Amino acid sequence: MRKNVTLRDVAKEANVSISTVSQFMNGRFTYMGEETKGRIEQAIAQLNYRPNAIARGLKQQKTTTIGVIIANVVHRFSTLVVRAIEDMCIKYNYHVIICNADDDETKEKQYIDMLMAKQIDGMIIIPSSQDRKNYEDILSYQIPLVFLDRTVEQSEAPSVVVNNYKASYEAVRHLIDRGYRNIGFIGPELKMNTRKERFRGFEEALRTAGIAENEKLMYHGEVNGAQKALSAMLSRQQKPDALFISNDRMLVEALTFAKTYALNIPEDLALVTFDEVEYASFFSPSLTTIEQPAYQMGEEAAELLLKQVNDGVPAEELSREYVHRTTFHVRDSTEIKA
Amino acid sequence: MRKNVTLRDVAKEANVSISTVSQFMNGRFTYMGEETKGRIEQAIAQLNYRPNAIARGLKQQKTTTIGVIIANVVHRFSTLVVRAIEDMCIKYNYHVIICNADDDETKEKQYIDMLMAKQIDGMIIIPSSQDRKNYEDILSYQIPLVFLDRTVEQSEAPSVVVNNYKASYEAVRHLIDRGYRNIGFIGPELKMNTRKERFRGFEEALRTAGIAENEKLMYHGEVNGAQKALSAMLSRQQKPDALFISNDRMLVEALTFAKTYALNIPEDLALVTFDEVEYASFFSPSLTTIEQPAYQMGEEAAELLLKQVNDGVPAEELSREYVHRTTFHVRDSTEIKA
DNA sequence: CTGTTAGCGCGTTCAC
DNA sequence: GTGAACGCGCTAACAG
Repeated sequence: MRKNVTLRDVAKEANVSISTVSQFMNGRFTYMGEETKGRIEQAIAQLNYRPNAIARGLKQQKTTTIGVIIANVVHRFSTLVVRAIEDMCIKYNYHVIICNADDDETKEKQYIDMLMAKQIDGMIIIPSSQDRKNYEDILSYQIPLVFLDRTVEQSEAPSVVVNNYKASYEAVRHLIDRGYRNIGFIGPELKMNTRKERFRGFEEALRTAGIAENEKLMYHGEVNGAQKALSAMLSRQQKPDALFISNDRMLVEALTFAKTYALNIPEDLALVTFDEVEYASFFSPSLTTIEQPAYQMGEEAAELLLKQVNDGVPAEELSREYVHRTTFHVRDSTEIKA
Repeated sequence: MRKNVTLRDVAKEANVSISTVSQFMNGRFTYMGEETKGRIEQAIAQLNYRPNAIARGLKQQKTTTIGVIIANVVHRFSTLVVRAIEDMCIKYNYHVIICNADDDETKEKQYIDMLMAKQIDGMIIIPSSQDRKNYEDILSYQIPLVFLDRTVEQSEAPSVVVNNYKASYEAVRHLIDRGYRNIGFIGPELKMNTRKERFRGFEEALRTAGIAENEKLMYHGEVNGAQKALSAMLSRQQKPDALFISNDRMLVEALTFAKTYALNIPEDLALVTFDEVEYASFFSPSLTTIEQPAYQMGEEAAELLLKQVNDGVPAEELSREYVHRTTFHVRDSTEIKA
């Protein structure tokens, strides 16, 4: 059983021609004799023939494989998105190659090159870069592309994103409505648009409410530094009564704070966060979560891509119509208990 | 830029022959003229030529891609394993296609067929089945294969596993040494070897200590049912003072118990579990974790596979030498605080 | 040192 | 209804 059995072998075994077997494999029975059909079936079973997807792909210029590059696997968001994409692709008999760029533009570009070399039929990318240039090759080669979670300036590819500005604004507004005034901010450096928008929403909510920003209650930086920053904030005279934490890694750091210092987050400290973290509500009696519909976003992205790849819908049509700003939902931990 | 630029186009542009360009691409400059080399380089740059990995794979019977089928993504263990495999493969310039079988033999088989059709160079599988037959095709086609986490009876493929029996035994022994006597068991149905071994270790530890098994304190079933089972155990007259929970999904269910009933796991209830769960130690003052070196296991599996795929080491050599029963580590939550 | 040729496994006209 | 022949893009002898 060592040698690969090919179409030719089947043809020989069944005493028909290669192309007849090919027809058979592709369900073109139109003019095929019942008897030959039977012979082919038997030959295939006997030889345990398996079509070679590589060879077929070479000929058809199609691999029924799409590539997915995510910025960072450690985010729960990415995990959910990936599962959604996989689930969707399975239905359409597509394969998925997943790559993790670790928020590194260079690594991302390497993956893009590899995926293109592998002739994938399309890509879904959670971009690690704001710069159009990393994605230019994909577009110039007319490879279907969908961006997810983050947008890229001046790119004609459709993207599935959440309205970060609005979400942040409303969540902070929600805090303010409930009487909180000293609201701190903890998040990563403001490199991505997403992050900027989240911060902008935060700021705008404060401004609208006539609350002055307090530089001392803000941290933009590495995940590692979040604990120290939080610790510093909490030891200040005018310490925060609420905290806006802009992603789940930061939230975990904040929660681990309690672990490290063997004390809990102050009872009365309200937390607002994007991305749900399991058990987080145990650590803060008042936790407000901005729920991003990660799974749905993944599904939409996959749909958008498959429409191009599978149904041949041109990207332009989609970009106009489908540039989603998916809805989110602000939810209190009290709702969970209820 | 629409049409794919091929080797032929480059050759034409550089005024050389196709094979010369091929040589160039593969770094065989041995006898190549400086001048032609320059011309080729320029042509490649100008045309933005990208080699077609599919075509190359067809010829070389090699795709530099391996397939990974995991039983279930929701386990933290799988996540870590996948990352390890990816990290390792990147170093050797291999690609990874990841599939999630959802503990379903049929789905697993489908993935196996798809991966074989895609001519992957090797596979790493966390088996969803104990039965050899799902993997027979892979072996008969001489495709390199490594099993991970679970073994498959009578399969000649090397496997990387932990000694579940020993780990369970020692962990329960540990509980007994600390004075616990009414030790309950919560785990999935005893279908896989792994699960049986974990339960066997549990039983043996009790037996050795002369403690009678109590059927009422045992649950083998769906994850969904774990809460009800736990609830029942805890409301019994002779309720458990310790609990052995055999995987992380079950543990999460048990912890969520507290959430649902708005009360904590009893203060004095000791927990033992495989697989670490973030924050779990917050819920049980006494948590003993059997740490499986997931990342290392993934690395080892990848190494084992790449030795076959990349270095051509025959599987027999590996099966003798490398069938690992990797070490684990029993760790108390008290150690963490220390 | 470079060009010619023959496949890798499959799909597709176009005659028979 | 069926088969011969060509090509997808690339590599690997073998000539020259």
